[in-house]
Amino acid sequence: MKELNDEALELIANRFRLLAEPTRLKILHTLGEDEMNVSQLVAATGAGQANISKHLGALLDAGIVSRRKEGLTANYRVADETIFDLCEVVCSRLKTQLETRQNVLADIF
Amino acid sequence: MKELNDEALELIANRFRLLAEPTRLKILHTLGEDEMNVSQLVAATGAGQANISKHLGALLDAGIVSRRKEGLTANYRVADETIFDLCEVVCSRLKTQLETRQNVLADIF
DNA sequence: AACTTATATCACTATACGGTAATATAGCTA
DNA sequence: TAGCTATATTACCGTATAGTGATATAAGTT
Repeated sequence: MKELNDEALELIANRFRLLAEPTRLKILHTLGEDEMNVSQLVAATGAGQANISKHLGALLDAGIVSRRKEGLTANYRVADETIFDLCEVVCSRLKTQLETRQNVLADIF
Repeated sequence: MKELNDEALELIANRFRLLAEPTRLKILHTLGEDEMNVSQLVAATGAGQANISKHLGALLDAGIVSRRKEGLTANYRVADETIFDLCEVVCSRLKTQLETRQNVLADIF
């Protein structure tokens, strides 16, 4: 592992921060492999329109989603598939962690 | 990919949030494979003692580090190696992203 | 042109959280 | 016991940001 200067740490932290909000995760998970417009995402997530637009803007700036304008609608799609890898790693880790705790209790009672 | 309820999203977001701060990333990167006590981490990172203690407490609660008390010192170690996998994925993604932008400029000038 | 629809942006509030100084606590030492 | 050292905790401040209502902008429709 190489040295990490403060600027690099900042970049990495920023990337993780984008995934550190339930609403943004919900957007990404709702998008999945498909393309969806803002209204569809608003309907699917139950969040406010301004809220979804703001989050999409942040994800777009980071290159995590792409945007395709078509008439009145703005269509978004996940552009960085590694996001799903990250979520997968976190998910399975959380699962094993919870299983371990469960077993700890099971051994006692 | 399964459905994700709001509670699960919260758990995943919380995990990412722990990695969304440069100081915590610095702690984890400084620890690496070794065991270090708080004073060593304070010296190595240049952060304040209270600050390091607080961050270590958060990482400990999440099970990302483990703690071994020995006399006066508290010795920490990374307990969840998947953290490094996550950082690796983010790092290489950022790298390719920057390379792509660099090439875009190179094609123009 | 007037109107409607879809999205983005602005202004604002509330909350969460990182950093820090001061203090508490626990274990070692003389 | 008194004092010293390492760490944890508390209280506080400042900042960042999620959410929201109102508004702006842009594109389609009549």
